[in-house]
Amino acid sequence: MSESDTAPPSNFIKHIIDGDLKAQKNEGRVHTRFPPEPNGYLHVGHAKSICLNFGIAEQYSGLCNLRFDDTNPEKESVEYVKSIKRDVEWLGYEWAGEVHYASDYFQQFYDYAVALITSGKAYVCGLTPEQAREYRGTLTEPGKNSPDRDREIEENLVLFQRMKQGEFEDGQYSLRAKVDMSSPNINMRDPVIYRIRSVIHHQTGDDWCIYPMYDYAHCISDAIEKVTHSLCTLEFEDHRPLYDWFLDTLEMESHPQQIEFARLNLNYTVTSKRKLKTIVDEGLVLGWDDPRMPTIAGLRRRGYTPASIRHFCDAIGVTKSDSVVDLGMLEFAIRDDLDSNAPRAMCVLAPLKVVITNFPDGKEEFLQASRHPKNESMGKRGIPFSRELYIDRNDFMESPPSKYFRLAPNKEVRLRNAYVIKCDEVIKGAGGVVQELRCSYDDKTLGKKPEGRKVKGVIHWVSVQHALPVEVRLYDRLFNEESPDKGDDFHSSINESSLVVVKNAMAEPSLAKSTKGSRYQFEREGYFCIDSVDSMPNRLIFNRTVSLKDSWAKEKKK
RNA sequence: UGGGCCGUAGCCAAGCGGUAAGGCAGCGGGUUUUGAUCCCGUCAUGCGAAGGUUCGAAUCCUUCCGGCCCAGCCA
Repeated sequence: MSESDTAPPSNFIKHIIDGDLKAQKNEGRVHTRFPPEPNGYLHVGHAKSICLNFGIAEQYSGLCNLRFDDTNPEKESVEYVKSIKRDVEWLGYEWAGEVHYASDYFQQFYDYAVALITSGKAYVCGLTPEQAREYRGTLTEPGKNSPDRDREIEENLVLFQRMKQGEFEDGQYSLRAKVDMSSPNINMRDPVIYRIRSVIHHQTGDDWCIYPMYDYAHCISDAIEKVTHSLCTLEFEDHRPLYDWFLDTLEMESHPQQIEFARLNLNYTVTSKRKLKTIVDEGLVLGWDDPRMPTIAGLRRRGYTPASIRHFCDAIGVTKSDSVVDLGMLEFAIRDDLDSNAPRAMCVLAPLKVVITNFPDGKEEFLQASRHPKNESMGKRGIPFSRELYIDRNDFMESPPSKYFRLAPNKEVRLRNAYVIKCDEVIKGAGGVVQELRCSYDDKTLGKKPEGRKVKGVIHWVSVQHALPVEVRLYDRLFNEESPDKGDDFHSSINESSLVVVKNAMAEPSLAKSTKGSRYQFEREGYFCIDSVDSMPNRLIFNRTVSLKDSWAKEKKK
């Protein structure tokens, strides 16, 4: 497992941390946290955040907590908690100590809220949500004070306790921080910090019927956990003054520094939990782990490796500019990994029968081929050769263009790991469809160049009688448009051929031993992995992770 | 039109007053029993624009232009 990892690149957050360390802030500690809300599956965007937070902890010999930001029980569930833990582990990271939950601190949040009320910095407000919106003002106009803003401290205390005891309806009252209704920053206009919700929480059951809001709970959780750098995405930039206000007002010992970075956008991809959920709910894909999904679970099932995702995250960098990364970058990361680590094999996706007329019927030869062209330590595999073979229909053309160097009438081609053959005859069936090719082989070309001529083309093949029928699922991008995320309706940009199932592909027999987790390069086709869900030992199913780069396809387009 | 951010090549991204790193993609070439990989070369007289300061500006100042985010009792 010696990955030739070069040092991960620096970024503006590391510059800040370097400065903090130099100034001896936080006793030289670096402590981050990854704080997902368990309300959906993690996706590539989260991978960026995970790699950033855990990566920084690693690089500075610090710690990174996994903390579930579970303050909104209505949308959360343990199913998500489980999947998130698994995904973080799969990516190769280890969180500090036990898993944390914001809900672990519900009592402390409550006590701090009482302290806020006692110091006159919070009040119970009886405005309905609609009224509260009106009182909030607009982007250009200041808000108005709530009629309850100057309620007596004692009364606030009693009301807040009654809220906790479940004496009121959902939404009847809220607890609000007393900040500034005329602030140009809307987040500072007396934000709600507690709401009444008589619902069961996946961690705390029916212990509570009031739940804290993100802005209030998040900063306190960070402070309780002695986090030093609280990294979040750009949309929270406007919330930073509030983050600081709570910690300052509560005179918390620890005051983590919030730093915002740009979330990941990928073209041809949707990365919004809501839209991903729609895709799953509408059956556009087969589930959260469908290999076309940009979820960690989807990428895993598609055949992406944890290392490739980590390298991708290193490659895209961390900045504050709102950018769109090319999907090609992700594909490069997995090709790069698998090129050096995936053993090679041959698999014919669209079989076309070839009869080697000068090869004796019933004879078999067992040829040897390297599992990897540059890594002999991966060993060799045996490949049977016989009179009847399959090649791919795409590797034969009756009237080829000039630069086509595969098989054509009276032309020669190299069978990968085997002999050079020449196409002598084309046999067609009804409708003029090519049904079979009659070829002759040159028995002096095994491991040798043919004499007196050059054969440029090399194609893959498999022996008919030895072939292993397998199912191959060819996955492609889910969307045809670069920005399916723009606008509300992504349906029109769905790629109808994002999955093409090949029921009877013919694989070389050595593949029969493949097990879950096996990854291969099917030579001249792409990288494939055994499907972790549907593949059976007697009925292997391969998922195409990514195709090989194909400069012939480009040439054809010209 | 209030507030907060962001503009460096097709995309991502270094750069922090001394004369534009790197990666992806592209293009050209070499090696090759994978049209893959690998290797070599090429790709911003230019840093959103215009002014200014300076011997010297992507870096400092001014103005303008463009983009993103914020009016949930979501996170």
